[in-house]
Amino acid sequence: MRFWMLNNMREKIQYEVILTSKGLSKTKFRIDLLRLFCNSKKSLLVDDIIVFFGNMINKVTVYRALEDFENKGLIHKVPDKKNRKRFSLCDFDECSQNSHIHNHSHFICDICNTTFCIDDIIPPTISNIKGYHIKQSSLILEGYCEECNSTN
Amino acid sequence: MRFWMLNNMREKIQYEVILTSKGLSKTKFRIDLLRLFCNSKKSLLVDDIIVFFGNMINKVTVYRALEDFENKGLIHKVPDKKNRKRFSLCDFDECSQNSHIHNHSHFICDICNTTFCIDDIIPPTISNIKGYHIKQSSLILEGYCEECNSTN
DNA sequence: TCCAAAAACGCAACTAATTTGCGTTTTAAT
DNA sequence: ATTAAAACGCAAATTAGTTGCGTTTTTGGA
Ligand SMILES: [Mn+2]
Ligand SMILES: [Mn+2]
Ligand SMILES: [Zn+2]
Ligand SMILES: [Zn+2]
Repeated sequence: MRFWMLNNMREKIQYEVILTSKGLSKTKFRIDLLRLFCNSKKSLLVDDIIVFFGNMINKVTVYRALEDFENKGLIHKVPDKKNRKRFSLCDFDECSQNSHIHNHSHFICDICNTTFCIDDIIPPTISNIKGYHIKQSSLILEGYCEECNSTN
Repeated sequence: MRFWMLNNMREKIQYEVILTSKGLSKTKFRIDLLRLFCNSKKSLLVDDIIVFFGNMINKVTVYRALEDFENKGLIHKVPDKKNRKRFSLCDFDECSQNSHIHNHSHFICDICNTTFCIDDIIPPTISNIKGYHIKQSSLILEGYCEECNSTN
C-alpha cells in the first residue's frame, strides 16, 4: 500500500509522523516534498521539484533530500529515458531503511517521457540461471500514455 | 600469407561488410569498435571504450560513433545503474536503420554493475491497459553475476 | 586514377547534471 | 537551555555528454 492510499483512507495523515518514523528531520521543505510525492501520480524529476519550489530551495538541498528519502525507503528511483534522476514514492509496507522491494512495473511514455508506477502489473519471477543469483526482476512498459494516446 | 593472417583478414572483412551494409564508413576506429562489441559479452560504457582505445581516439568520436551505430541498428542502449550511456550489439537480423526490436532481457549485477543481454528470457507481452497504448515491454533482472556470486 | 561530396575526425569550448566542502542554521534530544 | 546531529545554502568542482568548426579520410562516380 502506498503512502497516498494510506493518506486517502485515513482523513489526515501526518507527514511529520512518517518522516519521524523514518528517522528524518521534519523541516518545512521535507514535509512539503513528501506531500508533493504523495500527491503525485507521476514520478518526479529533480527539475520538477526545483520548478515546484521555485527559488525557495537550493538544488543541492533537493539532491540531498532525495538521497536521504531513498536511503530511508521512502522513495525509489524510476527509469528515465534521458538518464536523469527520477523518483516515485515507495510502498509503505514494503520498503524501509535497508530494504527496497519493488514488485510492480513502470510505464514510460514514448512521447512526453512521463513515467509512473503500475502497481497491478507484477513482473514475472525469474528463476536463477547458471551461476547467477537473480534477486529481483522489473518490468518496463513503453508506449503512449493516456494523454498522449488520445491526442495522437 | 599465414593462416592466422588470412583469418584476421577475413574477420576484418566481415566487419567491413557489416559497416557497409548499414551505410557506415569503414574507418579503422569503427571497424575496431565493431569488433570490440562483437567480442564483448558485456555491454560497454563510453568509458570502457575510451579506456580500451586509450589516447588513440577522441571521446567525441566515440560518442558520435555510438550514436551512428545506434541509429543504424547495430547497437542498442542498455540500462545502467548509474544512468550512464551503455550499449550492446543488436541482433543483426532484428534491428535496422529505423527499427529496433529487442525481445530479450537485461541483467544488471548489484555488485559490479556489469550488464549484459540475456537472449533466452523473453519479456512477457502486456496487453494494453485503459487508455494507454503499450508498444514494448522490457525485463530487467538484478542480482549477482556469475563472478560476483562465486566470490561473495 | 582523379575528383567532388559526404562522412568521419579532432580540438576546444560549452552545457547539463550531479557532487563535494564547509561554514551556518535548524531540529532533536536531554 | 544546552549540545549534538541533521539539514541547509553557497561556491566550486566533477562528471557526462554536446556543439561548432575546420581538417582529414572515405566513398562513389567520371
Ligand atoms: Mn515504482
Ligand atoms: Mn540487449
Ligand atoms: Zn505521454
Ligand atoms: Zn558482478
